[in-house]
Amino acid sequence: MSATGRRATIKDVAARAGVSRTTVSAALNGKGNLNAGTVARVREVAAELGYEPNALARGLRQSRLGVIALVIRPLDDVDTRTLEGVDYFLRFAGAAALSALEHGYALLLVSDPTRGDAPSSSLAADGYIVDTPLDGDILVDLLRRRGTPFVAVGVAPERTPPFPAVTHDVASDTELVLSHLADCGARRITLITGTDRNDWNAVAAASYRAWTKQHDFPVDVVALNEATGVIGGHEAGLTLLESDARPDAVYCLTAHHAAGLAQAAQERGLNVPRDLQIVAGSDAEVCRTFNPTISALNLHPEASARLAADLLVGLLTDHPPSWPVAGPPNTLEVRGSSRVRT
Amino acid sequence: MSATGRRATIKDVAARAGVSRTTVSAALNGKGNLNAGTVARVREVAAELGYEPNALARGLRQSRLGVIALVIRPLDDVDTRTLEGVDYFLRFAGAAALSALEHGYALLLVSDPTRGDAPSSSLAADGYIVDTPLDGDILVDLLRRRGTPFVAVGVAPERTPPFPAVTHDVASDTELVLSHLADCGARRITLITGTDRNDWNAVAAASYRAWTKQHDFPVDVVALNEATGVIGGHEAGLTLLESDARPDAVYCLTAHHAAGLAQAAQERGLNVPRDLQIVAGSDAEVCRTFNPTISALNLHPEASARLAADLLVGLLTDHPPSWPVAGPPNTLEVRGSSRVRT
DNA sequence: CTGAAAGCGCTTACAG
DNA sequence: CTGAAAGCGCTTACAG
Repeated sequence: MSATGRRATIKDVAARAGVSRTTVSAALNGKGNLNAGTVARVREVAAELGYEPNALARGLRQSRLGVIALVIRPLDDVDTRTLEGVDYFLRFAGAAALSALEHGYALLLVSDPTRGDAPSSSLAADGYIVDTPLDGDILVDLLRRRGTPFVAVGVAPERTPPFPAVTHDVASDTELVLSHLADCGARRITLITGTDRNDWNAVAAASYRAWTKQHDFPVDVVALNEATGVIGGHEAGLTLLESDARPDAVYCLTAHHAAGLAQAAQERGLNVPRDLQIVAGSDAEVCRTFNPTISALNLHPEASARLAADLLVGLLTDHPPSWPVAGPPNTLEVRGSSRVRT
Repeated sequence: MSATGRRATIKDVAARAGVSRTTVSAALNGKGNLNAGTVARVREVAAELGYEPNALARGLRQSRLGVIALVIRPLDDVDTRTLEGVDYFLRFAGAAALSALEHGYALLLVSDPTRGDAPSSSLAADGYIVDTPLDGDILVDLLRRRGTPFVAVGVAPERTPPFPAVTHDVASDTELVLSHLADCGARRITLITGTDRNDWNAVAAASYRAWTKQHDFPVDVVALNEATGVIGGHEAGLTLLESDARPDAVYCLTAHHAAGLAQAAQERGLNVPRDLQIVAGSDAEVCRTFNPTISALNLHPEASARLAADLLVGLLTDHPPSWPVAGPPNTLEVRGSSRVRT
């Protein structure tokens, strides 16, 4: 309640209470064996002055700020920049935030610290969550070099990396989707992956090849930059549907590509799902609102974020838990764009 | 790349480059008139050692961390704790994060710092965004007392407060909804508000009374705790629909209440919208997926968050912009639960 | 053009 | 039971 502009510091409290800064610190943090009367007086004075310990000073001294960070990778996609439909990221972030708060941490949303223009605050956290790291991710390298605790999310279990991670079983996801499409009558399934060099794209492609070989299906893989969004999916779709060996089903890892493809199919006079079945590898608002609605894998971002936050917070304690941690089993939301034959 | 466990500090760089810490600091921050050769050498050594300035030390010294915070008020609602359908909060947070990053800030998601169990990191930010402050909000009091910059969001313009805010014209929103319902044939409109003492609830109720009086409509206001969610809306709906003066339309400020009410109506054999029209005062996933879909006000959380972040960042500069800032004009998403007569 | 010293606001061994 | 001193890693007047 002090009328001065300056914020009260531990020094002010010490002076007013007639004790040393050491005593104030101990009293307020409940450390040591202080005289009960002293403690009470210090607390009273602190309340009077509206004293709040400076989190930065404390953090500097203790090498612990009480903050974990979620790294936001560049969102170059024209579609995603508006955040409309970027379900996965928002849900992941929201759940990570709640989980962090429950553990007594705040969640810092930072840009990739390896970017030249990243503010220094992006390196202020006690630990980091890195979603879907790339092969040879330089951010992962930076964090390891610094000895900063971090948790990667979305790493394939069969490539179990030598760093803490919440894994994502992309191989079984892929089989789940392909089997579903085959059950619905598909015989020529095209896979459209993204171009980022992460396990999601790599393992999905590998699993697709294995599955198609085993089931004697033709192989057709298209890699399409994630950032092209709906427009990219639309263009790629037009090309794909003109080809002689037109597929009767497409598995698009990216939701926006799937929506663009569905649009292209309809423009070409094809009925979805009768002439072309479509499944997206991640869910988004656009999949739920498109006509017809688009089947998609539910990656359960909330569950995955909680596991990541819990693991990271655990790594910051004296008794670090073991890893990797298996992510939630993903489920297929069957919608109008693919239907089981009856 | 140092193999030691310790992170390189400015001292290490100074020693290795054979200059003082002062010089390293100036060289790395491009300050003063240093010899170009010195600067180059210092930068080289810094890169060699993988030196990254400690954000906390810098922040402590400069009283500026490069972080703005978004306060997360307690989410007591059973429904919202799962984050399913809490569109508003997630979209707001996502857009605020992107906007902050564009301005060179990171966004910290913190629990209410006035809560006893809030970690001290919740007070580490340079500025705060407080969404929908309560009347006599103690968090607002705390921030003002500390002299910490903050921006409130969702304050009625007619109550323009003596603090920076992005306002929300609840009065015209209310009229928009009531007129829409009247246009659709409603003659007895009940208003269901929340119980939080914020401008949203207060102004909506006041505007409703004014509008109904002016149009000679009966008045029926129910206040229902926001935290009761869909279940609370369902219970309140059952009671409301049993009454002699059953309404033919309900304006529910909370999306979850609206969904619960719609459910109750259908259980009672009422057709929505024929027997009972419903509009929600905020949009959420549940409004878009319910059968029938539920009309709702789109509060444009992304736009509102951007305005708030921009204003807050502006307040942290030497040339603070003026305020209050008018929030985005809200729009009504007309869906199945209310339809204009043809 | 460069450096020594002070200080941001805390906590933590260590004395007494 | 309490305090003086050192130090976390920076930046910033101020000398030289």
